Amino acid sequence: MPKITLPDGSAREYENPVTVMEVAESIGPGLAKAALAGRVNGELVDSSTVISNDSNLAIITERDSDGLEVIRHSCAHLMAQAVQRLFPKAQVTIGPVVEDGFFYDFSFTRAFTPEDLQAIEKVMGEIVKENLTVERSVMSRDEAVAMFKEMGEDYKVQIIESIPGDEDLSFYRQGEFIDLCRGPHVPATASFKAFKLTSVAGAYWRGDASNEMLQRIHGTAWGSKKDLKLFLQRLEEAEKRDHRKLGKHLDLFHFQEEAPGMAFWHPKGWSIYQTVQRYMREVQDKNDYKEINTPQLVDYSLWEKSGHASKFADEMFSVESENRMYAIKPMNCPCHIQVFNQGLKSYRDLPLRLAEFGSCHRYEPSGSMHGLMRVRSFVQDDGHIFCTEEQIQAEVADFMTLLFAVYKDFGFDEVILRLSTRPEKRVGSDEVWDKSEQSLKDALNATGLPWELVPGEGAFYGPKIECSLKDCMGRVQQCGTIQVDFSTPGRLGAQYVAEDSSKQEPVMLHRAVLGSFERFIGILIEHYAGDMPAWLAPEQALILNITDKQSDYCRNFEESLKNKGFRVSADLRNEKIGFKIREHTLQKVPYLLVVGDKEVEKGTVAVRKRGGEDLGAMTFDEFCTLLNQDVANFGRSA
RNA sequence: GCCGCUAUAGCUCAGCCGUGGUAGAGCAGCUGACUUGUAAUCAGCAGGUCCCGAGUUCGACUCUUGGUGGCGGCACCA
Repeated sequence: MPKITLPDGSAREYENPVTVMEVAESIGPGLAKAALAGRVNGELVDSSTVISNDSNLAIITERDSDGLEVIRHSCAHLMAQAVQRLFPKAQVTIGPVVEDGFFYDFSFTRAFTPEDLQAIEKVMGEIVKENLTVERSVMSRDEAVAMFKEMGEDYKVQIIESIPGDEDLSFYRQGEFIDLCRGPHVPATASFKAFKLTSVAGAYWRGDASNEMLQRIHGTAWGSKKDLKLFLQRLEEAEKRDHRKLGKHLDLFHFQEEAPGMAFWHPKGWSIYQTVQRYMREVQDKNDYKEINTPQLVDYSLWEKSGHASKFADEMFSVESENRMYAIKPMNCPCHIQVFNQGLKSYRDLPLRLAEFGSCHRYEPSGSMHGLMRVRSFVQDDGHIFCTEEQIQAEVADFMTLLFAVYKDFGFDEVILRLSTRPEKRVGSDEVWDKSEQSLKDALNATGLPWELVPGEGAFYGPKIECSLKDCMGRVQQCGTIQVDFSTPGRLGAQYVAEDSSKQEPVMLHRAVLGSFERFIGILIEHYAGDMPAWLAPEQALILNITDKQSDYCRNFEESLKNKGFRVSADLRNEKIGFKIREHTLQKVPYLLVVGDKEVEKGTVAVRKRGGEDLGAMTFDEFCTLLNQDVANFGRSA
C-alpha cells in the first residue's frame, strides 16, 4: 500500500506497487502523456520504475531541467540507432548530454558528411514515428561483455571491461537498438518533439590524443519546437556578436597569414586597448602595486632554472644570437623574481606587489587559436606578490575584492570561482602542495561565495583559483587567476631577511585580473555586441552638419570637446543627414550630435543616442555633463 | 598537433561538381551633379597573380597533389 507524496504536498494511496507512469495516469491523461521520468525520493528514475514503499514523487516532464536532460540523453540513443540503421558497420562508443544538447561518438571507416547528417536526422524522425518502447534491463558484466563482443562493438566491450567489480549493469533497448546506460530514459521514441543535428567533427577516443579519432556528431534537443527555435536564434545572435566579425566590421584589428595568432591593432581597436590599460594601471596604482617592465628576450638558462623549459619547450619561441640561445618570454614570473632579487629584501618590504603589462609569446598549437581569444602574442595584466606564508590569505582576499570591483566596472556581475589542485606533472613536495592548497581553500571560504573544486588542474608549480565571468549570453569565460607558488622563488634564489635576521624564501602569488588584454577585449566586444560603453568607445561622439553652412560651428564644437579630453570627430561631408546617421550608427558611435541652422542659432547640438533615442537639444556644457556622467559609470550594468 | 571543411575585388558573396575555354553582383572607393533635418540621393568610372607551389591537359579559378592561413570540433593551455 504505497503512499505517494507529490511535490505540492498532496498524497495518494495505492493498493499495490505502482509505476511512475501509473501514478501520472491516475492524476490525469495530460500528465501521463507528458511524463518522461520520475524523481523518487530525490533519485531520477524511469517512468516504468515500480514504487512499492511510501515515497515522495515528482513527475518529470519536458518543462523540468531534468526532463530536458532525459530527452537529450535519450536523443543521443535515438541518433545512434539511426546511424546504425544507415551504417551498420559504424560502432557506437559514448553519447553524453552536454550544454544545450548531446553528442555521440562513432567509430567508422570514413568521416560523416553534412549529407549523412541530413539522412540520419530523417531516420531519427522515422524511429520517432515508429514509437518504439524504451525498455530497461539488467545484465551482469560478463553477460554484457559477451553480448557486445558478439555484436562486434569493440568500444562498448572496452567501456564495460573498465567498469570495476561485478556490479549489474543497466541497458536500454528500443527496437533493434540496445545500449549500456545508467538512464533514465524517455518511455518511448515518440517523446521527441524537437531535435536537430548540428555538426560533425573528430574527437579522440577517451579524450586522449594518443588514441584513434572517432566521429562525433553533435545534436540539440528541446521539449518543444518553440524552444528549439529560440535556441537556434540564440546561436544566430552569438554569431552576430562574434568578435572576429565585429573586429573587421568596426575596423578594430586584423590577422594575417604572415603572423598567425598575432593581432594587428588598428586605431580604433588600439583606442579600446589603451583605455582598458589605463584603467588597469590606475586600479593597480591604487592597490599598491609597483609597475615594472622586463625584457622580451631572456637567456634560455633562466627558463631551465624556472622549470618552464622542461614542460613547455615545444611551445616557446626561441632565438639564437651570437651562440646564445634566448627564449622570447612566454610568461613574466621569472623576470619578476629577477627584479625582486636586486638588492637585499627585508620582511618589512613584504608584501611586495610587482605588476607588468607583460608581452608574452607562446607557440600555441595551430588548431587551438581562435581570434583574440587564444593567440600566440598577447599581453597579460600580470602581477606577482612576494609575501610571507602568513600574508597569503589576506593578499588573496584583497585580490578577490579588487577583481570583483574590476569585473563590475566592465559590466560583469557574476563571477564563478574554481580551485584547481595539484596536477600529475608538478614540482614541489606534497607537504608544500598541502600547504598551498589549504591556503587557497581558506581564502575561498573567506569570500563567503560558493566555489568548485577541480582536482588535477593546477599549474605545475602550485594550485590556482580561477575566476570566470558570465557574459550577457550566459557564456562562462575564464579570465582572472591567483596562484600560490612555494617553489619557483626558491628555484630562482629569491630570499628576504626575516625578523630574526635569518634568510627566508618568500611565497609568490601569481595573479591576473583580465588574463590577457587580447582575450578580455574579445570578450568585451561580444558582451557588448560591439556597442562599447562611452567609457571604452573609440569614438564617443560624432558631430554631423546638415549643410556646409554649419561647418565652422561643428569644427569649433569638436575642438572644444577634444580639449575636454573626449574622443570625438566631425563628419562634414556633403551627404544627407540620414546617410551619415546610418553610417555612424553602424559604426556603433554612442552619441551623434546633429547641427543645423536651428542649433547654430541657439548655440546647441541635437543629441541622438546610439539606439536612436532623441535626447533633444543641448548646450556644450550640458552635453559635457552628460558624457562625463556616462563615462564615469564605466561599463557597469544598470 | 589530430579529424573534417574551407580560401574568388577593400567587405559580403555568386561562378567551380555534373559540363575545364583566364570571372560577376551588392556594398565600400574614385569622379561629377545635388546643400540635404535623424538608419542608404542620382549618374558615371575604376577595381581581381581566383591563397602559394607542383601535376594532368592543347588549355586550370575549376580536376589531382603538396604547402600555408582560416573555420567547426578534439587534444593542449605556464
